[in-house]
Amino acid sequence: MTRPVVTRFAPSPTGFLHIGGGRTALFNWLYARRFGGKMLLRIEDTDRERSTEPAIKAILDGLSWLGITWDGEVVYQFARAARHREVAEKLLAEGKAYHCYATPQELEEMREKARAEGRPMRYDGRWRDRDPSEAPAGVKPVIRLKAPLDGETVVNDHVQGRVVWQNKDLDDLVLLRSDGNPTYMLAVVVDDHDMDVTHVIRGDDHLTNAARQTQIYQACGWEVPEMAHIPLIHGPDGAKLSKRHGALGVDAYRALGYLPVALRNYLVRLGWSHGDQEFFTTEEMIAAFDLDSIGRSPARFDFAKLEHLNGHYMRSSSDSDLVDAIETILPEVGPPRGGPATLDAGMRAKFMAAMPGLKERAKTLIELLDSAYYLYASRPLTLEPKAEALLAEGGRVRVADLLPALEALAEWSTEAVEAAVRRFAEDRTLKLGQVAQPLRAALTGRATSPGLFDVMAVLGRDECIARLRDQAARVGA
RNA sequence: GCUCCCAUCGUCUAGCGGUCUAGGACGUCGCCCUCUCACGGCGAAAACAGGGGUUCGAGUCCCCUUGGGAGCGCCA
Repeated sequence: MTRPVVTRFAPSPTGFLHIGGGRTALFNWLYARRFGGKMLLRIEDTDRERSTEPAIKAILDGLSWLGITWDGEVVYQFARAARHREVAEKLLAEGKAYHCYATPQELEEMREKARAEGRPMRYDGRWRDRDPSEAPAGVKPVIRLKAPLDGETVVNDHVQGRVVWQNKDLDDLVLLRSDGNPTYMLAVVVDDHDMDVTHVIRGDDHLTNAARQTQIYQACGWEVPEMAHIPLIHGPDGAKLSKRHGALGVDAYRALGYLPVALRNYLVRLGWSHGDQEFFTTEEMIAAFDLDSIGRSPARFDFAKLEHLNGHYMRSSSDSDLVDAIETILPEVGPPRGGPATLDAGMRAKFMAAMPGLKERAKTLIELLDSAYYLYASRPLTLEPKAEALLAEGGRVRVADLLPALEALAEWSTEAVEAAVRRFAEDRTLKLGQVAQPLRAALTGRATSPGLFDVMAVLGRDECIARLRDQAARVGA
């Protein structure tokens, strides 16, 4: 009776996978998983002009990076053009569609006139009931759906509720172009039907299409799938997402240092909620996801919240997973920031050792990489202004003063180093911070860093002493 | 212009007629912790767009206004 759930993600390969598409894919994926169904992937490449191979690759890579998988082979819509044509011809034969010979110029005039008269811009049906014998010679016709003239078309949407259109407001859409290729409207309906799609979950920019597609389903005598039109994601300023704020490809989020698990969690809460729960494991998301809890109003993209989630997931990631994640983006993000493009065994070991302190204070992998500067920096260190200030204000003198005690240390461990520094501070009746800050500046080139003694232990005795001597040597200079 | 959708703190949202002097999260601002920065803990400021109804009772239902958004192709 009830068919197994089949959802689909159907991007057109005219660009990268943007954040809204990523969320749509996520929702489809979650819904299918929730009900033990399948999520299919269909590339809507019927626009031969704008569809590109790199875009297809970007979409597939984007989904994979996000951790979204699809079932079965990828369906390429253009390859199914013959079947779409067949359906259009069938509709034509059944009298549910007709040839229209109106030229582009005529259609343009129609729109102009309608606009001028304040009427809705729609095809006037001039070829709807004309006899085929009136067809002008040499003009290739399109096939239009003979849509109902009166009554109403209803879409019972899981998100938007019951949405009604008066059929008089809907015109006879083109099913088959004059060149014999199907339009998107026809192709979607035929493919969703043939692929046994039970639930269409997509952006609400398709809501009006849903009405027209419903008419095609009805003309074909097919069951209309369940629909869920989810609100679009807006930029931080409330306007439509543009390249300047959120409409980046998901690959951009990877380069920005976000973790897929964090992006997924952020995205799932954009438009969907489950009581007050903010954090979801993948399993929890799947178990809790449902269409009826999706909100109807558009959401704005907020990087601050994404960062918070990302920080949360970084802190709870294992050190090795984090180092792996850094290594994968390093070739792309390392060199431009003065960092390495790869980690050799020694450097990897240092990252591993420093990771507990590093991941605790970074919100993105980029921040983490930046705060790990002291690990891969070569002497003499470049001091950021705040670090320079710490050393200039008596800091170098203090470093020089402390140096002998450190050089005399028999054992170089977090504990031993800390004890030595604390003893030094006590002897001079200084607060620990008065000693620690100049030390930090000399050792890391920064005014902030992970715990100082951990830093010293990871860096090792020789490197620490050398960096401190670099600064001590500049006393009075 | 026409059709359709939407409207709770700055942002994401909870709320499905009475338990709302409206809850959580991010962000913001204090305080605590503290070698810095984060984390963490405690606390604060911060919202039902406006106006009409319906009802004993409305953030919750209806209408209007205003404000957002989407669509209106032989693009998808």
